[in-house]
Amino acid sequence: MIRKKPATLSDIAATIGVAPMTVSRVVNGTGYVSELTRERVMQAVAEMNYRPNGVARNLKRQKTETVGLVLGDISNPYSTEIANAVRESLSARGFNLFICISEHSAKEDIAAFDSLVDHNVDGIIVATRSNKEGDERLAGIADRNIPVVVVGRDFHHDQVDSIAADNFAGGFEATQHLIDLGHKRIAFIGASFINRGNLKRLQGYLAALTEHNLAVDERLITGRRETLSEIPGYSTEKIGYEGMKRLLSLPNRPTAVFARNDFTAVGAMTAIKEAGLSIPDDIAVVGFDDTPLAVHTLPPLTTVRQPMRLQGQLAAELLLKRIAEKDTVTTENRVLECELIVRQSTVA
Amino acid sequence: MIRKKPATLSDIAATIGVAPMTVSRVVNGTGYVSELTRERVMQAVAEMNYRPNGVARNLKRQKTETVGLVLGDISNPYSTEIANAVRESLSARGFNLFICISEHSAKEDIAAFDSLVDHNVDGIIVATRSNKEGDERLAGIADRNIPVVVVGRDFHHDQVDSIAADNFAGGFEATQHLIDLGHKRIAFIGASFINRGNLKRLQGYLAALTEHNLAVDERLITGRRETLSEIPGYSTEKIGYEGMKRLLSLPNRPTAVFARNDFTAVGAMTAIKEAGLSIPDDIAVVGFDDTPLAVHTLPPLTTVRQPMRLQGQLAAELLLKRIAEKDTVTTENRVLECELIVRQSTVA
DNA sequence: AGAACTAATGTTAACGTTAACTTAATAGCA
DNA sequence: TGCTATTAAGTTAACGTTAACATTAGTTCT
Repeated sequence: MIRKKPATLSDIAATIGVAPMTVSRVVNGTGYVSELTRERVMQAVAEMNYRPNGVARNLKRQKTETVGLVLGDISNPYSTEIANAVRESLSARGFNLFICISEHSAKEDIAAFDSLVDHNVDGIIVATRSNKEGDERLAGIADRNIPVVVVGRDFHHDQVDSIAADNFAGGFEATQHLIDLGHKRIAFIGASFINRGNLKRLQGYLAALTEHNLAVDERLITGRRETLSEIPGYSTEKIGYEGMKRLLSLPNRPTAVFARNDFTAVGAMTAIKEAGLSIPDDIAVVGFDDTPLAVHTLPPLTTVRQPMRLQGQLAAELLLKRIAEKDTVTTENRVLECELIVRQSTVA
Repeated sequence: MIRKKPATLSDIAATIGVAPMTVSRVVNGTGYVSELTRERVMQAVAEMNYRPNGVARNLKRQKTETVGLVLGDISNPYSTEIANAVRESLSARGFNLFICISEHSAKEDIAAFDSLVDHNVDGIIVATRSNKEGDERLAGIADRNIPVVVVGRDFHHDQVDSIAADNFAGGFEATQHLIDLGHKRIAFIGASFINRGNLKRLQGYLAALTEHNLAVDERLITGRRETLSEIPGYSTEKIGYEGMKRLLSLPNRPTAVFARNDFTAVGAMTAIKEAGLSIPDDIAVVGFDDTPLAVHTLPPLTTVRQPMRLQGQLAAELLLKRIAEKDTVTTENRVLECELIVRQSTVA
């Protein structure tokens, strides 16, 4: 079977003997068209299986009603929830969403940015972990006045709004909770050795220890050599498991652990239970994110809830605002509060 | 700050006094351009922060080097793995990937299809659960000779390739494994009451029971009223938990359960452990998918591995083939084998 | 009756790029 | 010297759509 080209406006116009513009008017429901003509056009459109060529339309209209979302690890509920919230907010306003994945590298970040820009999306939401080259390209895009909003990551540019959870405060609160329960040897699981400063949850943990005059014991901080952005979400369960194993083999093991996210926490819990120890009596566990599975672990997991959907909603709103008001002057940097959810993994 | 329009080819051409075509040649590295001119163009491009307008380019070239992927539930590792595999295969061939989510309805399926078609993607991979209106639209798209490949779902069209795991055989094998272990009362968790015929895993379960002359007990088949496509992946953990609770409260409870996926299985395991029962001694559990977490559950989960990455790779390959050979005659329908992975949740 | 609308359509040009063609100058070679 | 290649540009038209303007006929108002 030979592939025939899709019908165009002109094809429709030619077959029923009107000007392309008339067909355009019918298709878009604009301007004056007589009832008779409208019907004839509609019929031809149906018969010839016509669909407007969006590329041509976009070129002419200079907008696409489409927004791009660049995600790092899509295995993580964090990304998922943000994506869903963004999509909901956008589709309520008639915008489409294209998601690009950039799982591994600055190169892929750049490829994702470029392909979105090349398709003339009206704006871009970025929720990847930051890296130097990627950020440079992103700055270039923002410089060209393409609306950009970043979520859950560092990025400073006078044309770019940012939204993030207060990971520092969340980490602080989680650790403080463990300290309040009387714990003195509190471990951290899931540190990044490459870019530790970027991991606000770890910083919050360190700050809480310091504030309460507890010594920081480096042996109690576990993680991996790789940048964390290289590790898919559910695999961090493995990191939690391995990290906990290492902690359990210490001569003086911790009495509590704060895991960088719920997956890591679940992995740690598995290791603790395997060792025949009890949660929270022998070791208390705190996670982060309050993913849906946190309620279903055994025991249910104490965790820090970050407003994931809200971040997505806000990102979409700010971006749409930026798209609508082409000369926005103000730049918003929102930091959203986290909330400690106490369950039985810390308090029996 | 006023938003200035991005520079165009003509802008560059005008500032250095050459024809737009010359600039195009430099940008694309085609045709003859003198070294001097090339350098002057390159410099202007850099200074004016120029990027080619992909929409215009696509319109002219009549191709976008972009493929669309429509996913249902992106919370599910199944979707995630497929997306990653597709992206890898595509980017190796210089194609970009745009992902659309259609989480809830035929309406969203259609919106996703349309927005991809409107952006003139070169082809579409569909991995959503099928539904009537969505399938009709998809057929219309295939009729217009836009390359389409479907993954893990039913869809028959003489221009559409399909790839799926052999869910029936997988469900059969999982159930058979339990029967071989001597179980007689085997439950199924996660049935769909709306479209039961579509759930091949359940059909495989039923067939295995029948083949071994075991009566099908409807009380042992649990699920929810909603269509399963309405439920995000990690939430199926809750379904597993609730379903198992119900099964445990039966006067004559099952000695084994086959869960429709690993998340559901994990939820069921939680309920079993909460009830103070042992896995596999009191109740054996089998999952499906072999998600990364299956190794980390307590005890590790027996499950049916389906080749997720392979499905994504094949989908990408078949689509690229269809894109390259515009008049492909053959249609491929591949069914990939599943593999039972036996762990300690069925055999101590 | 002429001005001032409304309704229905057509015409032109442009969005930014590039394929296909043309022009012109230089180089190579029998 | 004349003839063919090669190099380095420029010109034209088109991809499919639509904004802006133009035209025509009929309607309404004063």
